[in-house]
Amino acid sequence: MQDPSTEQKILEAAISIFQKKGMAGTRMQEIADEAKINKAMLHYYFRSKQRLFEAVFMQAFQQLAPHVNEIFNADATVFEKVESFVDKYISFVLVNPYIPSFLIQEINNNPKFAQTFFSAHGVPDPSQFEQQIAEEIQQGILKPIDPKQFLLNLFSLTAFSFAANGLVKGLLNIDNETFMMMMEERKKLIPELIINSIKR
Amino acid sequence: MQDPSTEQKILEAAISIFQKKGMAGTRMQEIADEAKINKAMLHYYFRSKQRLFEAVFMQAFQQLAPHVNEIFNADATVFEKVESFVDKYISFVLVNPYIPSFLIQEINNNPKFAQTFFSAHGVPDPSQFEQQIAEEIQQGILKPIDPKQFLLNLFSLTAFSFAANGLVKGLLNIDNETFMMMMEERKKLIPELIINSIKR
DNA sequence: GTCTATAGCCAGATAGAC
DNA sequence: GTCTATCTGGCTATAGAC
Repeated sequence: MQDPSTEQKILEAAISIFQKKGMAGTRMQEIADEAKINKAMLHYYFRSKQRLFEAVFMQAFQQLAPHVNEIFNADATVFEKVESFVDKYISFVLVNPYIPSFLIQEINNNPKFAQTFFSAHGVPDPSQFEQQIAEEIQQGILKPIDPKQFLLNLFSLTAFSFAANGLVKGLLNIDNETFMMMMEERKKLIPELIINSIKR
Repeated sequence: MQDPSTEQKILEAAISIFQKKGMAGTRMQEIADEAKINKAMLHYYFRSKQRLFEAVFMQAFQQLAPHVNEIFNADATVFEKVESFVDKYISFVLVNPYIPSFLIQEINNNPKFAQTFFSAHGVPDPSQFEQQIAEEIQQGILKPIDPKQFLLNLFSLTAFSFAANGLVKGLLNIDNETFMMMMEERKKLIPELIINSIKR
């Protein structure tokens, strides 16, 4: 394995710091220290804090969005998609634990930036999946439910534990090991709960 | 109604700004402008940004925690507590929409502060409720489930929509009015979903 | 490409007049 | 209690030597 380029080292350090502390809480010096690189280099490669942040945001977004779309638009039943989504999402965020809270926080804190970003790069779009849910209800496969409420249940059950990681651990009084074990269990529990609620 | 005291005006402005932008994203000047008060007054009454932040954090926390404890430790069945919690929580955050994301964000970004704060003021403690769930399972009223997973489902379904407000609206492609209507519906949907999953 | 030094700005905090 | 003026430090960003 070759030594990573300076640009790579910077980006990786920036990902690590920005994802933990957010745009407003991050100092350029801290990224430089993490990358073991002179602070001036950050500006040489990325021009400004804003641009470096955007590279980080993009990277986080690109790792999630395409997979979500892929699952939702696959040729599979609603049940299969639920199982696939929960399994893939939890597996991914267990090794990238800061991405959900990072994305959620920055979208909340900077709606204007998010708006612009999503206009340019597209949001994960579950509308086709919503359509499919409506159809399976029509066909009598599923009990009637608002497809948007259905999706919201799915996202909530899957993502909240990571979005509110600190609070969850505090409330349930569990350490990180227990947390990770519970998340592994949830790969089964969540699809069971969801499917059980709409199965005819 | 009497004119609010200067201290009150500052605190209210601080709540408004801190809850939207977080500790790191907030400027003292912005709070002063919002309160229509000189910036020096903030320091006169609250000494430092950190202390003002702590007053805001405390205020948000105090509005939620005691009610949660009250519900969980009441003399009622598990089903009743679920219904009561969902209804009260959603009603409250619909008029205080920034509190969940604010608390979650600050706990994530500043675990050390959160640790200290909770050591001093206590976390909402659902352990007695967990106990009760275990007992009702024992008695054959409920299907077997890990009480912590049960609570996590309840919190996830109830809080995620508010914690990830911006993302949820973007993903589901809904405006604020639709969002609020969906939340009203969820007061019924969530207890149904939860109770249905554990009812014998 | 990489470094040092520093410009330029802005934020939190305080002194001191009223 | 309230204001103006200002200190002090820290931050982003850049100039310029190597």
